[in-house]
Amino acid sequence: MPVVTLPDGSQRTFEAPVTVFDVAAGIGAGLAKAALAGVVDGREVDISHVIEGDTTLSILTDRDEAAIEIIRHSTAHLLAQAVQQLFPGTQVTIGPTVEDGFYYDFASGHNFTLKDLENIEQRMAEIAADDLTVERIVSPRDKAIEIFRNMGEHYKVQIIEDLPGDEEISIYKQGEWMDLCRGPHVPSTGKLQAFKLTKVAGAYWRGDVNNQQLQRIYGTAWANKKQLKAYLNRIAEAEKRDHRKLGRQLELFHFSEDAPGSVFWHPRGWALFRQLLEYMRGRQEAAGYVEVNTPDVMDRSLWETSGHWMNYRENMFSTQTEDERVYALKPMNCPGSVSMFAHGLKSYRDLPLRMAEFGKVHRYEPSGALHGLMRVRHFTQDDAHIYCTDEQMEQECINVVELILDIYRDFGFEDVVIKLSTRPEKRIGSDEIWDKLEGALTGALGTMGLDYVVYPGEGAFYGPKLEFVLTDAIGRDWQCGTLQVDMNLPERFDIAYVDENGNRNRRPVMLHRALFGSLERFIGILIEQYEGAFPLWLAPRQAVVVNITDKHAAYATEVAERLQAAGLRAETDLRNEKIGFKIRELELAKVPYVVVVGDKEMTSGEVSVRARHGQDLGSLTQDALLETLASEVARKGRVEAD
RNA sequence: GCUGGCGUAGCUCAGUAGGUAGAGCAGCUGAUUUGUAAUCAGCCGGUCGGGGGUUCGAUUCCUCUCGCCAGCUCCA
Repeated sequence: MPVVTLPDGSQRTFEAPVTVFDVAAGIGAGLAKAALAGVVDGREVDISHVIEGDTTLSILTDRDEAAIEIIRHSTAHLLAQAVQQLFPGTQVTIGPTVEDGFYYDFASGHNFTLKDLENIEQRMAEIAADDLTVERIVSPRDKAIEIFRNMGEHYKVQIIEDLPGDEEISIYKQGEWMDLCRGPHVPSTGKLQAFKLTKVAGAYWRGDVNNQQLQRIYGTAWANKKQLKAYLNRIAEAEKRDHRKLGRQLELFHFSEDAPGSVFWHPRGWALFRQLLEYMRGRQEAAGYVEVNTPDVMDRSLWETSGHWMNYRENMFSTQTEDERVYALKPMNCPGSVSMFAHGLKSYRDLPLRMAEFGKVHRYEPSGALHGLMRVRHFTQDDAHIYCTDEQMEQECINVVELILDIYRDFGFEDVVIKLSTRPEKRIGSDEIWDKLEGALTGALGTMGLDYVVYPGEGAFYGPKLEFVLTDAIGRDWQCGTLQVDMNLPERFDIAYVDENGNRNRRPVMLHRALFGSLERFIGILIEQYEGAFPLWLAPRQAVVVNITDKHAAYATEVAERLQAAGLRAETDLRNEKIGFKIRELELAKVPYVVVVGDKEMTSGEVSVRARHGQDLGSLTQDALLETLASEVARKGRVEAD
C-alpha cells in the first residue's frame, strides 16, 4: 500500500505498486501528458518507474530545469540513433549534457561535416515525429556486455567493464535502437521538439590525447521552440561582444600572420593597457611591493637550473647566437626573480619581500589553442614573487586574495569563481609540507569566508595553486589571477636568508602570484564584459570636443586642452563635418563623453555635453564638466560607489 | 598538435558550371560651414592567403603550406 507524498504535502494512497505516470494521471490528464520524469525520494527516475513503498514524489515537466537536462540527454540519444541509422558501422561512446545542450562522441570511419549535420538533424526530427516509446531495461552485467559486444559497440563494453560491480546496468531502447545509459529519459521521442545541431569537433576518448580521436557532435536542446529561439538570439547577441571584433572596430589592436598569437597594440588599445599598468603599479605599491625588471633572454643553463629546459622546453622559444650559446626567451618570470633574490645576502628583516615585475613572457602555445587576446604566445604578466617565512605564509596568502578581490571589484567583477588545485600524484616534497602549503591556501580562504571549488590533483608538481576565474561573453572560463606556492625553485636555486640567530641557511617560502594574470587576457575579458563601452577611467578616449563650425575651433581646442591638463584623455574633432555625423561616429566608437561647442557655448563660456548612449547632460560650465568627469573616473568600474 | 570549417579591396560581404572580379562603408580630392546617430559629387583601391600541379587558360579543380574560426588536449 504505497503512500506517495507530493511536493504540496498532500498524500495519496494506492492499493498496489504504481508508476510515476499513474500518479500523474491520477492528479490530472494534463499533468500526465506533460510529465517527463519524476523525482522519487530525491532521485530522478523515468515516468515508467514503479513505486512500491512509501515515498515522496514530484513530477517533472518541461517547466523544471531538471527536466530540461533530461530533454538534452534524451536528445543526445536521438542524435546517436540518427547517426547510426545514417552511418552504419559508427560506434557510440558517451553523450552527456553540457550547458545549454549536449554532445555525443562517435567512433566512425566517416568524417562528419556540417553538411552531414543538416541530414542528421532532419533524421532526428523524423524519429521524434515517430514518437517512439523509450523503454528502460535492466540487465545483468554479463548479459549487457554480451549484448553490446554483439552489436560491435566496443566502447560501451569498456564502459560497462569499468562500472563499479554493484552498479545497476540499464539499457534504453527506442524503436530498434538501444544504448547503455543510466537515465532517466523522456517517455517518448515525441517529447523532443526543440533542438539544433551546432558544431562538429574532434575529441579524445576519455579526454586523453594518447587515445583514439573520436568525433564529437554538439547540439542544443530546449523545452520548446521559443526557448530554442531565445537561446540562438542570446548567442548572436554574445557574438557582438567578441573582443576580437570589437578590437578591430574600436581600433585597439590587431593580429598578423607574421606573428601568430602576438598582439599589435594600437594607440587606443595601448592607452587602455597603460591605464591598467599604472593602476596596478599604484595598487601594488600601496600593498608593499617593490617592482623590478629581469632579462627577457637568458642562457640555457638558467633554464636547466629552474627545470624549465627539462619540463617546459617544447613551449619555449629559444635562439642560438654567433658564439653558439643557446638562449631562451622567458616563458615565466620566476627564474629571473629567484636569481634576483639570490643576488646578495638576505636577512629575515627583508621578509616578506614582495617583488613585482611586469614581465613579458613568450610561450610557444599549440596553434589550435590560440584565441584572440585570451590565449596568445606573447603576453605581459602582472607577476610578483613573495619570499617569506613559514609563519608569514598564510597571512601573505590572505593579503594576496584580498588584493585580487578588491581589484576585481574596481572592474565590476563581484562574483569570482575560485578554484583550488591540490597535490598531484607526481609531486615533490613530503606530505607534511603539502599539508602545510594547502593549509595555507585553504586557511586563507576559510579566514575570509570564501567559497571555492577544489580540483584534486590539479596542482603543479611543486605546489598547490589558487585560480581566479572570469568568463567571456559566451560563457567560456578563463583563468586570470593566480596564487601558487612554490617549493621547487627555492630548492633548485638554493636560496636562503639569515635568521635572527645568524643561521645563514634558512630556506624562504616562495609565493607566486599574478592578479590580472595576463594583461592581454584581462583586457580581452574587459572588452567583452563592457561590450567595448569602457567605464570612463579606462576609456581610451574619455572625451572628444567637437565644434559646430570652423568659428568654434579655437574654443574647442581650448576646452580640450583644459581637459587634458586635468589628466583626461581628451581630443578634438574639428573636421568639416556636420555635428550629427561626428556624433554618430563617436557614439559608434563608444566614446563616453562628447563635448559640443558652438555659438551659444562660446558666448557663455560653457560646454554642451552628450554622454554615451544619447544621454543629453545639457549645458555645463567647464568646471562642472571637470568635476563630473573626475568623480566618475574615481569611481572606476565599481558596481556601487564606495 | 588533433577534427571540422573558413581565407575575395582597410572593414563587411557578393561573384565566377575554369575565360585574370563587384557593392556598401572607409580613404583621397573638391564643393558645402553645418546644433546632437550618416551633406553631395568625383577618384583611388584587389598578383581572390602563399607554393606547386592539371589546363590553351586557375580566384574557381587537385595538392602542399600558412593563417583564422569552433571544439578537443594544454594553459595566464
